Amino acid sequence: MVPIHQRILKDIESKIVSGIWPPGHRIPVEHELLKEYQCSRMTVNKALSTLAERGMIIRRRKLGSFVASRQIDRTVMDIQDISTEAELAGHEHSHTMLMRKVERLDAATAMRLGETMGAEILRLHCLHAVDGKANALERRIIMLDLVPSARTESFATVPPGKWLLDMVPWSKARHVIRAVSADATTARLLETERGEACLTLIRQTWQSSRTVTYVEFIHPGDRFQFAGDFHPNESRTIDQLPQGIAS
Amino acid sequence: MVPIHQRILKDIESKIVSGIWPPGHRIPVEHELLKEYQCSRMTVNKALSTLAERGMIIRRRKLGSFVASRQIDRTVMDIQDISTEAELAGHEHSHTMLMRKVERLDAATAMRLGETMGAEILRLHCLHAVDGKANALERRIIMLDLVPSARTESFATVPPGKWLLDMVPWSKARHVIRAVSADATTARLLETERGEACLTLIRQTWQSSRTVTYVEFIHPGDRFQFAGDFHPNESRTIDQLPQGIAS
DNA sequence: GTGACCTTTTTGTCTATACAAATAGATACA
DNA sequence: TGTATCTATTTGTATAGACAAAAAGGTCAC
Repeated sequence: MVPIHQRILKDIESKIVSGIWPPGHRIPVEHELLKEYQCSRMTVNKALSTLAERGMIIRRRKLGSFVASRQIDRTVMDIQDISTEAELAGHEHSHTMLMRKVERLDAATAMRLGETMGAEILRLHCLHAVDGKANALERRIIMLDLVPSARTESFATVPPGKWLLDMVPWSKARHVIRAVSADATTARLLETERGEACLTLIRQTWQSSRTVTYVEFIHPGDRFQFAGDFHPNESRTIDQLPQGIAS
Repeated sequence: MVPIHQRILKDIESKIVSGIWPPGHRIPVEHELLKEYQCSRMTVNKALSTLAERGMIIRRRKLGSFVASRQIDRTVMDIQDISTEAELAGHEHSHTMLMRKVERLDAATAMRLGETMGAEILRLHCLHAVDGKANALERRIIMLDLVPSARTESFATVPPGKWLLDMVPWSKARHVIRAVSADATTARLLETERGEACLTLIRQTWQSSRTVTYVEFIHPGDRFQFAGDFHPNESRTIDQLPQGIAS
């Protein structure tokens, strides 16, 4: 019923998770395992390779396979687009454009983004509300040479984050989370007190070493938090087909 | 030189990353690929399975393989033990125990932790300094029935987080990041102003559905931030053998 | 002792083949 | 028309065997 290689995988995993095999323990070599499980070496190899990819064991030719040190540190945070997140949680989301301006990168900002000064950008300010209550202030820069279609987009119906997700093929991103005190303007927009602790998420998105967009989300600290989990034994699974099936 | 399956993997990956194959695109079936790359189906299959595990494609029997929707959201945050983090960055770390008390779980805390009231716990308060400057206030609860050796540990030399990492076999963890304003006590300990925005990290660690420890780190907002990256095409790799090689 | 070379162990990759499982689409049938 | 059944396609799993590559450890000549 359950494939053999998955059984082997679970078996070994549980020995590691439970502490029977502590970090540094040398696990049986493939030849011993194939005898134990009565299967071919390829099958054992698949199980062990998967464990190695997940970082639970380390394999070395001639030396063998060893239980890796734990690393609680690599936590997966679900940092999503704010509108997507609200929708998923069954909340109502809306946004208001506060500013939309085409300008050129000044020296300081260019330095911060790692881009060249003078490049044409679209600067957006946008207020997000969840269930009618102010939830985030968005300050965004979009590089117009990489996303020229942004020039004519008003972002009135689709929020910038969501819109961009569909425009840029694939990307890498860097996230920074900070705590800052709200200044007067921010406090007014977020309907909170001046000096109130706010959670700021900064996201810079690249496509092959060029910045696509740089954005700051400022959330009132009393209405927002980030959460993430670390599961050593679960690999992420995706089973939803994308909507538009293009040939 | 480079294994074939890795070449196939990189090839397909680059087509996805560059946007040549957009989300929803049906990629050639294994039979076509093995003709293109002049290799066996197993080799093609390995490449495609790896891509599927990484979440870049979705495979369906009879239907074929499709490019998955992007999901910028699953970001890996390096949330480490504070002393480890300081060491790695080449900073000097020290800690001071402020409180160390054995007590029993009250109803409210038990509820919050999902544990039963009255269980024996060790409550720790601890101040962390990096390069001589206050960097975090740690408030921790350790379940004594799961970690009985904590009862006699003073945590004078090794900070609690690091000590626990070596004591508990493997575990899953949940992290929550929030922004809060410093109260008078916190402000005094962290050498900052009352009301100052602080970044709070809450971590709850389990071992097979039992809480091992629950901890809050409160960082001054002006001295701390979390950062994390999303790389679609890199799987995490570990190549460092654990120190103690036990047989 | 030191370096060059060989042997052995263990993992890494690959092939060719086989059958199983899922399932979309076609076909037969009531 | 709707339903049950068959068929073809595609991926999933497994096998047995082969050779390659890394690297520890041994051997031998110098």
